[in-house]
Amino acid sequence: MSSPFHPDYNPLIRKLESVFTLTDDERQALETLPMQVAVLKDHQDIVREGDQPSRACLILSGFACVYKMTAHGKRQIVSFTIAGDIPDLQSLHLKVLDNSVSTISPCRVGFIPHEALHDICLRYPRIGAAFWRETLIDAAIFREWVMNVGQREGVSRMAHVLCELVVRLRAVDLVEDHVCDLPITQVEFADALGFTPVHVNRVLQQMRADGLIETQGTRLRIPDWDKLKQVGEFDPTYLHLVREDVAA
Amino acid sequence: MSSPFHPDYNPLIRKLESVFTLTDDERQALETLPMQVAVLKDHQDIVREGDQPSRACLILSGFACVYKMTAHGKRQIVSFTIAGDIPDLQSLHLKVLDNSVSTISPCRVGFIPHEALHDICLRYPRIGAAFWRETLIDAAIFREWVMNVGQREGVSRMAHVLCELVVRLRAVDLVEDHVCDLPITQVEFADALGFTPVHVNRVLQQMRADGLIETQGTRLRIPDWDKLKQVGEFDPTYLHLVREDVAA
DNA sequence: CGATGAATTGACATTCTTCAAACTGTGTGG
DNA sequence: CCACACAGTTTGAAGAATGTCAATTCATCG
Repeated sequence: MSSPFHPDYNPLIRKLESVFTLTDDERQALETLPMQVAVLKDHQDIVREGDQPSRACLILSGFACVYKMTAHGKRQIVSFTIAGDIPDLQSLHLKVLDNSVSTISPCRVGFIPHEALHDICLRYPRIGAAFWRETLIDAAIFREWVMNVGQREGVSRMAHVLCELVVRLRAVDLVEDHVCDLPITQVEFADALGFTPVHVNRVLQQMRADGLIETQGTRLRIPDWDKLKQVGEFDPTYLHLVREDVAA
Repeated sequence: MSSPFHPDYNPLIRKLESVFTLTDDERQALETLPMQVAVLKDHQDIVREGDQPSRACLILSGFACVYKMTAHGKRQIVSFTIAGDIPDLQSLHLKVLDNSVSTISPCRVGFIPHEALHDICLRYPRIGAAFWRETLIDAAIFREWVMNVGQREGVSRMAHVLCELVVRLRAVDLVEDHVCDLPITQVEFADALGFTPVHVNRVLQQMRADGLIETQGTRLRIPDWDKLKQVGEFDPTYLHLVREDVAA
């Protein structure tokens, strides 16, 4: 039950374990959390703004994103979510969703009833605190994105999200040798950065020319991590990682 | 203890009471929370990025803001905070602060030890849930700001933050007759919107010309609330207000 | 092989920034 | 009561970043 390659492997448990050591009871409670697993295609909404869900969705594998729509139909992606994230955990305490969640790549998703989550939070306060903590880190990411979109331009803005993605992927062992699979389209980056797809394209070309990134298909390689970090002014503090090595 | 004009009036208790009815015990626990009150001048940091505070700050009166600094020294305000807000409540579960909090106007601030907050959360789970909920609303505000800064331009972007401010001020009875005191400088709006102060100035002139706002000194009047809401594409759902009338 | 989604290009328009200066209001000290 | 200082606001002109539109190319896949 602990290998990332085991089909029942639960990235949520692994994430919590990286924060503190679970007792047998706590681990048991997490492993027996009722969870309905679904496999979704890419570009499918998981939940929508306005929904009043009775369960939360845990991303088991694949890429998803949290987004909002402008009244004029423009989309803003406010964060990317990967394995181990629960992008709508907020719904536990806020009745109506103020954002949508959608897959980017095909995803395996686990739906966990609110009731079960409330229950485990009351019974195991450390787990409750850990969930709260997760939502606080989400908030920290949003704050960082406000700064990124508000203050950085072009190459720097793009470099910053790439840094964030790489560090978070590294934390779940999805980066090998400065290479990772990033099935995110230029249009999606545009929606995340507040740019036009055309502009994203040009920024990426610039970054390739500067030796900041190399791409082939959905594969991304970072030839010089320190340089990318510097260009993106990336300081991983806001991710509140416990294993600091993944951000080095 | 319940009048906003009583010196011991605690806007936090009032805020929680708007969400659910406190039991006598809960109310008692909140009223006896240890809190060290300080009076701060305007434009003073309350806590700084990198701090590892052992207490949280409750804004009792005045305007403050949460902000982050770019490596190049540019400031991004990621939210304004007013009476009843605890802008660094996150520090309860995240050891090191990834943002600063500073006053905008002179403020009365109450510092509450983390220990006392942890304690009350454990002893009164409904209060714990309410605090969690508050941090989730903060996150919702950050998300909305990402969208605002990323997708809206000029007048629309400014209109949106003004709408948010007015609604939140109305929720704590700081708006009368479509008029409120808004001691926020154009430079500060610039840092909040990702604009230049010069541009903010021009946007405000445009808005005055369009009849969207009227100003004299720090006093703001909204002649046509519906028009402002429409221009700012403002939908208050993300504020998760219980009293919906304040947003109408 | 054609179809589809994604990436790329070019020319041009717009929004926003930059810089540097002038103006306004308000409070303070002489 | 004037003069001055200070903080905030306003102005103008020129430039840079980004957006818009409309094609075109590329890659993958049934």
